[in-house]
Amino acid sequence: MANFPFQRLQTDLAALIEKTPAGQRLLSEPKLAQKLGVSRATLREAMRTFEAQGLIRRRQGSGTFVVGAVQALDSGLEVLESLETLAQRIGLEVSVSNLSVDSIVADESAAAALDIPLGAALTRVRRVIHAENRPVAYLEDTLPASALGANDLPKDFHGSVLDFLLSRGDLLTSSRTNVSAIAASSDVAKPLQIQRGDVLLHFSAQLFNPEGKIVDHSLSYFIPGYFRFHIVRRVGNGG
Amino acid sequence: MANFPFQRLQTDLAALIEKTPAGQRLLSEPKLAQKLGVSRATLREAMRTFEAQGLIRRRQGSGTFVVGAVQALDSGLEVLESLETLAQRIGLEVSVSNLSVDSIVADESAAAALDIPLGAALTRVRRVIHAENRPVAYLEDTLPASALGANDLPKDFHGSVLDFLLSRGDLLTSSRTNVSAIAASSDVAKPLQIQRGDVLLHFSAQLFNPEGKIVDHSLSYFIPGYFRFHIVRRVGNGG
DNA sequence: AAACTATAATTTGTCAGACAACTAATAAAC
DNA sequence: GTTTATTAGTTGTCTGACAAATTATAGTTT
Repeated sequence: MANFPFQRLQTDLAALIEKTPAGQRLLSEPKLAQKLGVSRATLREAMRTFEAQGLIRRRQGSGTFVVGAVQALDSGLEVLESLETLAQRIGLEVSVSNLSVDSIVADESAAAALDIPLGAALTRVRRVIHAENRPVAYLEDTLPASALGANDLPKDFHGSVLDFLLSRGDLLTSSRTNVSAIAASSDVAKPLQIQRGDVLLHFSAQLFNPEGKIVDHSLSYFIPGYFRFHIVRRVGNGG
Repeated sequence: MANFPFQRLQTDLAALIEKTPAGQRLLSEPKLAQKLGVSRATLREAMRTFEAQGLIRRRQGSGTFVVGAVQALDSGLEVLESLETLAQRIGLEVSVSNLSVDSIVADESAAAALDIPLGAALTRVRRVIHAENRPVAYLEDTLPASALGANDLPKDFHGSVLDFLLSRGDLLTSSRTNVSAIAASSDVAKPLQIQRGDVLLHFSAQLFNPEGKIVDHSLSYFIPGYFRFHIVRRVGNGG
């Protein structure tokens, strides 16, 4: 639980930055450290990560300021949040269809993606996300059966495996997401009610727990236009 | 400029991580701090940023390890770097063709993208990037003429406006990049030698200077497969 | 000899305190 | 009223220390 000061601190600090108006100054580091219950050194480590993401800006002698990018937190790629949450923030009502939960065994690609042995028991969750009664995304999650059994999902499953894992208390730290564009295969085109070959934005992500184990491999296919993903990139110091 | 230990440290550490084979352990923090001439606290702040980018992995009691697999043209989206720099880092040769530099005036969309008045003087740079003698990306930069004149680019321009601005000493802080997927228009398909309607990964980015002014609006079109863009996403706390 | 166990050494995680460098507001001097 | 010192506040960095976790080592037992 709270045995990882840095992790708790990172979520606390993210919440604080999120609710702070752009341009406003944060508390000074000593005060903030005391308020959040960590040392100033630990606080500064966390601040560096947010500074690298462009969410805050620090000026020696002056203070730490929230940079005008509340939008970056809302729909930015820096934070992994469920599609439901994102869609709601944009003002779209979402629903789920074509939900299927299967027990399968790991083939070569699944074993590689999840870093587990061939033939291991897996759970695969597939569904289509609708916004305004139109299909907008096709999602496929593959997890070790030890992480999610085929019967674990509740009857009122809303469509977000991530939200379910979090609500269950699973500790999840980060995800590595590959961004690409592909043409829709017939498998994806059919549930999305589009033509085979139509353009899709494609995410392939691995979700990690604190031990570094991969607990979920997800494939996401987005019909362009409904979601806008953006990211604040730091200019590299030309190594 | 070398009066900022953290900045120098970040480049030094990046170089060290880069030249360290995947999976290998780094020196312990006390030794590394001494070797790089900073305190352990400062070193740890820098390490956090690289850990957040997924370049290293730290295990208490064990050590800090370089996480591997920089295959193909694999680039973390957290840092903005030119394709040239990226390719050079991986040891790939890139070339430029179809280079055109035009002086234009701001139409409505350009004015909005650059946050400048209608009719302002602009410079537009367009070119095709080749890797291994194949076209892999189409790039279009639009800048205020005050930031880049049509005749400012050197004759041996390699294709990266970003690199040129940096080499000229311009101060640039961050970029806001929108990620999408589109079908190739005929304008883009022709120089890329693909069919109209083929799938492209599309970035639309605004480049900011320290004052928050937009100095460049760039459109990038990537043929899928040649580049792999990834991002490490922090798990949100659900708000 | 092999396997298990307790101990020690190493490494990262966190904390506390201190001082320097820088900024901005305030008081003093002209 | 303007300029100059002064002062308080903030971030940047350093030193040292201890806790927690891992790994290596020596010892013991089987």
